[in-house]
Amino acid sequence: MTKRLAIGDLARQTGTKVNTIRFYEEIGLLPLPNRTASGRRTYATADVRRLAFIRHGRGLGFSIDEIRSLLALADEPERDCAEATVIAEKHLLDIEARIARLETLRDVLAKIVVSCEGGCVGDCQVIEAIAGAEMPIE
Amino acid sequence: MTKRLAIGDLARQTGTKVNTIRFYEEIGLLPLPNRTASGRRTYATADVRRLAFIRHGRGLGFSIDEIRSLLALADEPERDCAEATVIAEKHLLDIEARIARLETLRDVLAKIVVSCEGGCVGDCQVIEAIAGAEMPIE
DNA sequence: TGTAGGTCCTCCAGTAACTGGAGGATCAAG
DNA sequence: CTTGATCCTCCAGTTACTGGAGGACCTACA
Repeated sequence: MTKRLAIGDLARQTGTKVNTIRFYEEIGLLPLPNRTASGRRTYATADVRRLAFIRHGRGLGFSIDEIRSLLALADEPERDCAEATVIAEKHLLDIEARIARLETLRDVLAKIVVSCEGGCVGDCQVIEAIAGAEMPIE
Repeated sequence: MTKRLAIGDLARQTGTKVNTIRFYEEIGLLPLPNRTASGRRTYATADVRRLAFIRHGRGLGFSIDEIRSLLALADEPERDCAEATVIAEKHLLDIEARIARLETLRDVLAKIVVSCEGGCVGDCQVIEAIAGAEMPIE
């Protein structure tokens, strides 16, 4: 019998909140764990690895759905890994697009901020600039 | 009597969905509009400007709460605009932090993607890299 | 043996910022 | 008079959790 972990231990080892672990279980990212006689969840080291994978994936900005796909792939090591690469590449493009958009925003905002030299709101450039901003929404 | 707009007109003029306008009304960003005898909302040009301000602010990434503050300021033109500048500056810092974080993610992901030269999932570098990724979560 | 504090359980509500749809009333044009 | 567009209200769903209530249980220590 290897040592089994309580949910709090798993939480500590992976830097996850207890509630979040239960949430991952509920949505099927983590398998239903064994329970003690009194109903407490117990975990094995495989669960630590799986949860660490999930958390790292989330840290890298993958959505739950993307992680679900990645986990499904990882669960069948004999499959071709092209799908995993596709997911990662798509995500990379996504991040690059977000960076580009944020850089545009930053430039607009930077101009807005420096253009205001104080005074009263009536002629505040910040307010004016936001009112008139031509930013592509979305 | 100036011409009053229906909610659909306001939506079209500002590029907003009808439901979103009702939502802004509900949370108090837009004032309660006049109604026709049959209960339909009618708007004036001041509402077009206010909603345009909201949408531009959202397009620039301001939160609803930030926009609420900005609107409160804009509603009292005699107040000092320092507060508006503070909000914009804080937001600018925020965006810069997000850009920096996304750039880190991009670099990690880019490495992950190129490191995989195909094969089966068992030795897929994408999966491995995510499993072992040391990214500061949040 | 008692008790105090920590951990666990389930269930539920809330967050941000909308979006979409059901079911029904009303309006404008032909 | 009918047809199709538009409007109304109300409600559920989205994403990815987070926090709390109310109650059970577990462990350590005196």
